[in-house]
Amino acid sequence: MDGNSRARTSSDATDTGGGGEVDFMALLPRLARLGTALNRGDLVERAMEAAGSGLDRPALNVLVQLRMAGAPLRVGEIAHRMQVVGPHVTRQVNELERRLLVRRVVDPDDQRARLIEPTPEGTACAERYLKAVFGFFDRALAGWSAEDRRALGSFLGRFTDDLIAHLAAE
Amino acid sequence: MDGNSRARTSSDATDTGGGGEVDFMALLPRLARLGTALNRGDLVERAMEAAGSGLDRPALNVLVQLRMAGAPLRVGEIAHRMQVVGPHVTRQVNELERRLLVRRVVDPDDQRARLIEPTPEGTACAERYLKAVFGFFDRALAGWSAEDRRALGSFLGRFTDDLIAHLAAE
DNA sequence: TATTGTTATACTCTATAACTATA
DNA sequence: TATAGTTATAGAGTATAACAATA
Repeated sequence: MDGNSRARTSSDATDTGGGGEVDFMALLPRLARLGTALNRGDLVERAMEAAGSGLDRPALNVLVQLRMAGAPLRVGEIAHRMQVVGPHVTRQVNELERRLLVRRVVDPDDQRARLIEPTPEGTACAERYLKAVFGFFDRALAGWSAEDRRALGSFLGRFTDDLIAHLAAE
Repeated sequence: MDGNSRARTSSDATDTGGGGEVDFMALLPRLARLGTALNRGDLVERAMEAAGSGLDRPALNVLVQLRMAGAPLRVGEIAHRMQVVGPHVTRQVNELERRLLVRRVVDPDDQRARLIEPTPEGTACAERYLKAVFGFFDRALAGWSAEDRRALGSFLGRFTDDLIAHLAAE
């Protein structure tokens, strides 16, 4: 507690209509909080320290995308996965290349494109970051039974997939 | 489909260790995507159009916080709920006050503090926004059974609460 | 003529520092 | 002297526009 006047965790106000079986009104602020933690919050901050490279968030994110892909990626593909535009990625790659954390290789299939390939240190850096994030999730769910963890993974996966599919469709 | 070379939904690369019963490696990008959709993505963009006030995101967010609280809030309390610092909120409130969407009222309990109180149009604006967001969630989960919806709400609430508690604790 | 990537520039969101007024 | 809020300034993150090279 921080001494501030904050108590009401779920919906303080009357309903706005909408949700029936799921109390979105109560869920929305928590999802927002989660999103913030994952994008610019405490969690990411500490994981970046664990990565220990002095990189800023977007540059580190590029390394993480490459590590999760497990293979060199094009600039456009990285941009797509990060949900940003191309020029943004180009600048991060410039910085990463300067620090010898990635290399640019001309795509043999298409001379216009470049494949971004992490160096061993680039990969190691992403792994330190991911280890810190996963470690956090593991500790946060320490009190959960194995079955509940499985169910969470299943529901959460289905939920995000449906949401993402619907975003693309609507 | 957008014709791009994107197929692998779950982890492309070998495991980094960590998670046992939950595949965090597969979940992380989806949570990131969800967080982006909720913070600066397509979903929020369309909901802002629905609100139809010409406000930018942070200003609209202030109105949403007030609507969800269902009562006037102090500047500091709004900042806390939005996970931002005070001066940021002050500027949004300046803009909202100029547009007659909120009023500043001196807190009777403490002459230093101001209570931010939405006008009827300010409240209506937040409600149009929330209705659009909730409507989207409802449609995205149209294929879910009532029981699965309940389970989702339960797991998701518990998950975010544990994560947030752990963030505060660690 | 369409596509991949780069460079240069501008905009949005949020933080820090310095200050005012009340407690 | 501590706290609530404001003003002014600075920084991080991302987008748009104009361009080059290849397809």
